[in-house]
Order: sequence, then C-alpha cells, then structure tokens
Amino acid sequence: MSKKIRIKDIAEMAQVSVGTVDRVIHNRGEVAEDSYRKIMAILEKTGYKPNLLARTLGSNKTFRIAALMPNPAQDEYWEQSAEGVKQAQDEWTQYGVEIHPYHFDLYNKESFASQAQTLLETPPDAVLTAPIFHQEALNFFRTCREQNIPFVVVNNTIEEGGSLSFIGHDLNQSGRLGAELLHLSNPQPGTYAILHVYDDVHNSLHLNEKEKGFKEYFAEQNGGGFKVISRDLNHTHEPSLEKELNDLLGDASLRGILVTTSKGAFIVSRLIEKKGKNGVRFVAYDLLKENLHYLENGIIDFLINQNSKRQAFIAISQLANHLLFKKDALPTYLFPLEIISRQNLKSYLNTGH
Amino acid sequence: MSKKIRIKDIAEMAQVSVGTVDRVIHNRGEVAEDSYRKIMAILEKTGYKPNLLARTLGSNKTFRIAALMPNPAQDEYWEQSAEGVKQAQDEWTQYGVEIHPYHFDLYNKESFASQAQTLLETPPDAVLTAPIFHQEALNFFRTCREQNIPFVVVNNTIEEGGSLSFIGHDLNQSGRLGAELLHLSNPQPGTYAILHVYDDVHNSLHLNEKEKGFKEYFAEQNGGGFKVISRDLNHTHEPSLEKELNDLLGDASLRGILVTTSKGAFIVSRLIEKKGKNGVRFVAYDLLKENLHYLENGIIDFLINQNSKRQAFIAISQLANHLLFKKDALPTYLFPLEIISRQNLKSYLNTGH
DNA sequence: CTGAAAGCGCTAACAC
DNA sequence: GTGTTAGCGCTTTCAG
Repeated sequence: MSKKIRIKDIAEMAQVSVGTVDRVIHNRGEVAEDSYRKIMAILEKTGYKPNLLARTLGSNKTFRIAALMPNPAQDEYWEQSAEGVKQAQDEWTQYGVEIHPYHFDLYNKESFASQAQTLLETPPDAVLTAPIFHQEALNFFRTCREQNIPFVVVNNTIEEGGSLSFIGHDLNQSGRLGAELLHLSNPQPGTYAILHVYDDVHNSLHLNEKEKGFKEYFAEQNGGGFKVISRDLNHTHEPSLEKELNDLLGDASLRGILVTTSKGAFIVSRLIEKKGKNGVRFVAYDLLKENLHYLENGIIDFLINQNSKRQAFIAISQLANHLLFKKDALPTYLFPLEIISRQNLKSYLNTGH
Repeated sequence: MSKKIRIKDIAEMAQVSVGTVDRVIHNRGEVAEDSYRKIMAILEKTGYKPNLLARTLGSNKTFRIAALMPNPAQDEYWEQSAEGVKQAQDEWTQYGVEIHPYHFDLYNKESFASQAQTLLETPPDAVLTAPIFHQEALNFFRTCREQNIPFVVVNNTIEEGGSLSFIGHDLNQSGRLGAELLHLSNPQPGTYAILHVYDDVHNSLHLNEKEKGFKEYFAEQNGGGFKVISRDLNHTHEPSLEKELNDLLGDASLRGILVTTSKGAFIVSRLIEKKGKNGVRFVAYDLLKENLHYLENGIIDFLINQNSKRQAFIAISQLANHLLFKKDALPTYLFPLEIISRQNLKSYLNTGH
C-alpha cells in the first residue's frame, strides 16, 4: 500500500517541479510531451491520490449551484426534496459550495421558464433541476449547454440529454415491482389495475413507463388469468372521478390497485376507507404523511419509496464533487426501489442520518 | 450571514496573536484571564466556526483505526463487511486515517480474544468490532474503556455499552418484518415457523430478538388462528437436521418459514428445491450469492437485506469523523430494513454507488 | 503568558 | 515550457 504520496514526491521522481506536475494533473496543457508522459506514468504507477483537503483549501474558490425545483409548499414530495437540498448545503458549505434554490410553480410552465431565466442572470457554476415541463426543460438545457453550465436532473429523464447525470429510478422496474407486490400478496387470477390521477397539468411520459412495467409483469406470469386495466383520471372532475373509482372498486374480480400519483393515492385511500377494506391489495408511492397514515391503518398495503430527499441530496453531491474534485458523475444513478410495509416503516423514518 | 471569519480576524479584533486565540479555542490554558475573556466574547459574538479542512490539514496527524472482524474467507456475509471496510479505507486514507484489519475465526472465541490482545499492543486511536462472542467482547471493551480508546460496534449490540455507537438493525423489528412478509403473502390461518440453523458456536442473543419480534407479530394479528413454531437446529448433525426439516415441510398447515441464518437459508432452499415449491412462503436474510439464486428462481420469496458492507463503511466513517472532526456519532445508527424481491433486486445490485 | 514563524499539500500567478 | 513562490486557515514549536 503506497503511503501518502504527494505532488512534491511525484515531482522529485520525475525530476520536474510541482508546478509541472500540477499542470498535467489538471490537464492544463503547456507541458512538454516528454515530461507529460513521464509524469503520467509515475502518477499511474504510484496510484497518486490528491489530498482533497489541501486541494480545496489551496484553490480558494467558491462555487455556486442553482437548484431549480418545484415550490416545496405545493407538495409534500417536493418539500422532502427541498430538505435534501438543505442537507446537501450543510454538508458542502464548508468546502466553499453555495447552493441557491429557485422555486417554480408545479402547475405552471411559464413559472419554470421565468425562474430558469432569472437563474441564468447570475450564471451559476452548475445546475440541478427536475425537468417536469418537457419543452421548457429542453429550452433551459439548451442554454445551459451553450453557456457550458453542467447540470444534473432528478425525478425524470428527458430523452435529449446533455445532462451530467440523471438521479432517480428505473421507472419500468418500478411498475413491475408494484405489480409484483400486488400479485404476491393476492395471487389468484383476476383483475389488477394501475391508476394515474392527474392535476390539469401533468407529464405523462413519466407514468407511462411505470404502466409498461406493470403490464409486462403480468404478461410474463405463466398460468395467466390476469387482466390488467389502466385508467387516466383527472381529479379536477370530482364527480366523474368518484364514479369511475366506485365502479372499479365494485368489481368483484379486482385483486389489486397500484396508484402512481400522490393525489391519487389520497383519493383512493379515502374511498377505500369509506367502503371498508376488503381483500383488494393497494400499493402506492412515497412516504408522505397521508400515505403513512393509510399504511399504518391497513388501507395501503405497501408503499414504494422514491426518496425525493435523497435524490436531491445525491444530485447536489454529484455536482459538488464534479466542481470541486473533478470527479465525474455516473451518467445515470438509479436508486434502489424501496418497499415499505407496516413493519419496516419505522426503520425508514426517524433517520437522523 | 457572517462571512467566513478566521482566527486571524478574531486575533485582530482582540488585539492579540493567532497563537493566543488558538490556545483559548482549544482550552490549552496558558492564557491570561484577561485575554481569555475578551477572546471568548468575540468568539461568541461572531459565531466563529473553524475551517475543518484547514484544521485537519494543519495538524498533520494520522490516526489508526483497528477493525476486529470475522475472517472474511469464512463467510460471504463477512466478506461483504470487509469490502465495506476497504471502501472506507479508500475514502479516508487521504485524510490521514489508517485502517488496520484484524480477523478472527468466526467459530472460535479464543481467536477473538487473542486478536484483540495483539491489536492492543500497538494501541489504535479507535476500534471497530462485531462483538460476536459475548464474554470476550465484554473483556475487550473493558480494556478499551480503560485505555480510553473509543469503539463502535456493528452487527449486534452488547447490553453493557460504553461504545461510541452501535450500527445495525432493530432486530426485534426485523423479526416482525419477516413475519409480516410471510403473513401478507399467505394470510390464511395456519403455521408459521422461524428457524435458526447454527454452527457449533453461535450467539443466540442476536437471534432471540428476531424470534421475539416474529412471535409478537402473529400474537398481535387479530382473528388469530396462527400457530408459531421455532426451531434451533445444529447443521453439523446432518441426518437429524434433514429429518426435522422434512417433517416441518411436510406439515400441511405450514404457511411460511423465516430462516435467520445464512447456512440455514441455503439448506432449506435446497430442500425446498428438491421437494418442489408449494404454496409455502419462504423468507431469508441477506444478498448472498446462493440466496440470490434461490430468490431468482422463486424458491425464496423475499430477502431482508442487512447490508453488512454498509454497516462497516458507516462504522468506520463515524470513527473517522469523530477523530478528525470531533463530530460525535449517534449512539445508535439503525439501518432501514430493506425488503428484496425478484422485482427490485436488480436495483439493489450493480450499484457502483 | 504571548507572538512569530514554519509547516500541512495543493493551487495559481508570475517570472524566466 | 518550466520553476518559484505566495497564499488558503489552522496547528504547533520555540523564543522571549
């Protein structure tokens, strides 16, 4: 195990000065082909690792990261996300990283665009965002690329990349998992439903992936006898929504329901509570207060945790590592699909850590 | 927000030198009552926070952490744990933290004691261990306390503490979770079994907790009709073991089995594979190769992941933070109880992160 | 008791 | 192209 080896050591070995070594380490050019090779070789052989403390202390820089995220006041999911940003802030300020949050209205594309605009006026060194609005995100990313501002995205991908990294879940797999949980806990042939309950504005791409996974799972079960239905519902049309759900829950062949949106989970939970829970299994997403309540009292059987808090935290950390230490982020950072039940719930909560 | 304020600033304000300020910050004494007060006041008022980077860089110390753990070659679980130690090493060597592994024989108390002994000969600055052997661990901890060596434990607690931190799981809850998974996926009244398959040597305390949780869960299910049985089996007595298991699996009222040890999981898996899987549910622990195989082919229904790798990693990190940055560790750091199924397995594997 | 000064490992500006 | 050097903020030694 090579003991702490310093730039100075490398320099001596290569018979050059620390300045030169530093130049090749940072690819700053201005180095003779000859010395370059020599130094590189030694770097390799010795397995040199820079002392990051000294590095950040020495380069007395401070970095700005802008976080363009939905208004946390509008939605608990995004509130948790904001906590992740804050947590990252605590962790990274000591290294000279500033984090500047910009909030947009979750139901208003224009607000995304305008916040993106103002954010760019004092250009940050890097950007984190949740690209909820497709077209607007695309525009934003284009400018970022033009201005050479690295960015990472959380929550959902956008095909046309350019992002340093995507942090989130394999949504297809997520849909499969939902299917499996319903199926394993209620394996008789019958009907399994996947429900998307929207607001007026929504990004369906996100949810389509889950639906595909859900259907694939059942298609793959041999034996068959599984009917899969999917419903897209707009929760602003209260009456028709309620009717549709009542019909669904009334179906005697119904075995399980997966609801992909938090609004939807609340509505379906309340309905089931009113009608009384029968054998139908119910799986939903995320550790939101209302979901926890319905998990605890048995209305919801399992939750799949998407951990928006940690997504945000990791995203910032990737950016910080990129800026400070030139560590490059993984292009896609997929989270484990966490299954939450009544019995392991506590172990996921009260985590000071 | 007070901008970064340095020792030098404090010194100027107090009309003294940085040396004096440093002395009061570290309570090193040798400071006139007068200056002391003055400096303290300024420290308070300005809310001075030291730059930890500079701190650890400046005090050019190097710390030794000893990791007294089971021999990784004996067991895949502990192999993963060792990887966690190695990972922590990569992370912390750059900060001047050395990690020295000491391996003991998983089936031999004396080897624990003797390794503990040799470890103490070059006293480390801190210690990590898995207190598998009760009495021996107690002795070891006593010496650590006497010599003022902070230590953290993973895997299982030992009542009489003194440890900086315990990193692991709530074992009672873990047993409950096992029960729940069996129950939810096979809810008819009937028999549920919890099995401990030991080697000659074992620490039953550890598993007792799980068993208690398992039983409590079913006791709390209203409706009742659940019979819970538990078996302690010694896998060195092959024939009697096989007979006992066959009897168990032959019981038509059997609904589910939870096996608490890895050896046990393998044995039961093979047996079920031979007899053919019927409706009986089977839950085991940890992402070990053989378990993964049986999960994938449907013999095992769920795994509960104890993540020994991460336990070790976190443990070292707590120690390092304690030594380097004087951050104090949480007295108990409980991990989430991760449920692994066929559909979310992949999302827990191939994690470069 | 106190101040001055030499590091810690790395960066970056500036000569040559 | 390359070497030198002055920091970064803090610790620690050593005169006085």
